[in-house]
Amino acid sequence: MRPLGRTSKGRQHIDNKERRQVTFTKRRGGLFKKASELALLAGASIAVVVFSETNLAYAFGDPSVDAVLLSYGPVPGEDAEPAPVHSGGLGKDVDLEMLRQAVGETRAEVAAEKARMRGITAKILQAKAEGRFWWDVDVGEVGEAELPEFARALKELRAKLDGHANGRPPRQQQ
Amino acid sequence: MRPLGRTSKGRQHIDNKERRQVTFTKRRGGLFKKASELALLAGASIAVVVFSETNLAYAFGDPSVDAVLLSYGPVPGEDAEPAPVHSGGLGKDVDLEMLRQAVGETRAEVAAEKARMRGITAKILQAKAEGRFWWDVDVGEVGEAELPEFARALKELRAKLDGHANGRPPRQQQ
DNA sequence: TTAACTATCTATAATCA
DNA sequence: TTGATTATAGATAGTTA
Repeated sequence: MRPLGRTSKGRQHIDNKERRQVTFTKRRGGLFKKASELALLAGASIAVVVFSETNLAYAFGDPSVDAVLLSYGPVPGEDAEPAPVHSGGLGKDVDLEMLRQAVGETRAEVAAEKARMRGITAKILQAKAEGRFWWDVDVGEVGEAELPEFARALKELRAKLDGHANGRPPRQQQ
Repeated sequence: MRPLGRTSKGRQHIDNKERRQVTFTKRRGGLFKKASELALLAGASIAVVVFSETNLAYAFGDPSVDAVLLSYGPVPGEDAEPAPVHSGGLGKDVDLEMLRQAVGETRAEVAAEKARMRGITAKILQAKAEGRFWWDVDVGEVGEAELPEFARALKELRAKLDGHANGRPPRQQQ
């Protein structure tokens, strides 16, 4: 695979067209296989939709793409009916209302957060330069000063939800 | 690890509830990572929607779930018919018109919700603070796996890097 | 093109802390 | 519980046919 023992710079966009196409085909198959295994092993429903660079669409679904996406449906918390969950699902209305409210309460702080995002973007650029994925940027790197205050509020929100949750045991949502 | 040297019978549904949950969490992360890599390496657009057994929804999208599901048409600037879908695995061929209609019906609701989604950046950082990946943020919690400002900045960043790397114009995102 | 091959790299199931 | 660890199974990039 890598005959030369050169240190990897991390996976990046493949700039060779043919190799990119081959990689796309291989990894698309691998992704679909992973999806099918997840459905089989854990009883999950999955929809995967992939567009190649040339905008050819490929899809995988278990039990079907349509079934999953229709369940995914509209945004929770809107006026519209909550997305119907699969059979036996407990109502999510109360939770979603709480969430919607909490998000609304923090809206005023968003502007400040966006300014902070510029600094974070720089950190991500650094991660990219080092061959890491941008999500590998950890919080410590970002810095406490850049952590929004309402992240704390959301933490409290999570705590609320854990104690609420439709009679479900806490922590079910991890 | 397989302490017993038994030959695998092929992967099957996990009977034990706890281990099934653990497997779900692990493999969901793995699946999303694979999807991320496919997008990065091959320039693909990807939407993944997963429902756990308990019907909790998780989603991954690059550039975003919405962007992929709502924009399965051609790249902006190029006029063409909706892309044909080649189905993989268990999924049957996707009825694109049906899918378009179903998604389109929720488009207005999604747009309205996006205004609230500004705060999702905070949730992402919160997830990081808790040692989770941003995609571990439950869809029900965030309202939608939409990544507004943050993702947009990142995509622009990636486009810049891609353009610098191989000299081609960056692909239009979302 | 598409299909093997296979040396590496990656994901992860079981286990332990 | 979660989090690590780690041995093994699985995925795949470069290559050859």
